[in-house]
Amino acid sequence: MYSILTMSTKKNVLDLHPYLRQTLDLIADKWVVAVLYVLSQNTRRYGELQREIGDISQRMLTRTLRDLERNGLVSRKVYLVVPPMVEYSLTPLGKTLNQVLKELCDWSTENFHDVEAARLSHDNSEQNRS
Amino acid sequence: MYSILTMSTKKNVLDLHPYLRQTLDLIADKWVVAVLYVLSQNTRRYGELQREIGDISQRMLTRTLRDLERNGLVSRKVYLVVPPMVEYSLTPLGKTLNQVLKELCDWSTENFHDVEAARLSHDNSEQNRS
DNA sequence: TGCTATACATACATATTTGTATGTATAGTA
DNA sequence: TACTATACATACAAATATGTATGTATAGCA
Repeated sequence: MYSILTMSTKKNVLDLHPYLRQTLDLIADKWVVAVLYVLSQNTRRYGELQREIGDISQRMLTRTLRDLERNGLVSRKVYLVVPPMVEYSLTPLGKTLNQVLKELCDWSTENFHDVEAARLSHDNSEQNRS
Repeated sequence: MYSILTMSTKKNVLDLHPYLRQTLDLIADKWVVAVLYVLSQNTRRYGELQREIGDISQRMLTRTLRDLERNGLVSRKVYLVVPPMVEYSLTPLGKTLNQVLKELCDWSTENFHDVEAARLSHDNSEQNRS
């Protein structure tokens, strides 16, 4: 990623690592990480996910799961019973992504207090009052 | 992150690692990564950033830089000359975050073709046609 | 017969993010 | 005098993401 030279002719920096942008789009939305997190522990049913995540609307849970499935990160297993039963679990690919998320989580644990401190001092300085 | 037990009483999974959510909010927007990436190479002036990123609007560049500054990831140095000159660079904190982004980038380089393959097979299967 | 449980779909409303167009300031230069 | 370069600010419009409310299907049970 960070070995780069001049770039006079190209249009967009992210052309250089096109997948990073798409990967960020993958994980950046409001619910993906929560779902991946819960599934990292175990297979879950739809209703279990909803209860454990807590404040996710059912529309968003469905959309998030569909996206994750389409992207090969989560697999869906339907049991033909009544009432319906569907189990979700991480794919091997999903598990590798979870590893990376763990690194991000570690960074945030170690460094986020610095971010908060920066915010405080910024918001308290004279120049940045509104 | 991923060592967890039962969670019958809490509301939201992400309460368990509150900073992850906020860190994701930090980096998840459309332009932050591009800016961090360009600055990882060197200090840049406002106009240089704009040219190198390419398709960012000036409003978004300004907002992104202000956010990054507020969060302590980027520092801003103003030279009192006419026409104005302002230099942006990464803070030490910003550099550590860039490390993590690099891991994400590595993941995407290694694995994103799997994601694309999953998408193709998903979109081509009978069940998922619209 | 009517009600329950489960896993959704869908129309519509609202909120948040991003983009576009235009304006501001000032020293130097033609 | 008018025009340039640079780094913004701001009002407004458009696009995208998210939430809410309601509907669907079916076996079993009271």
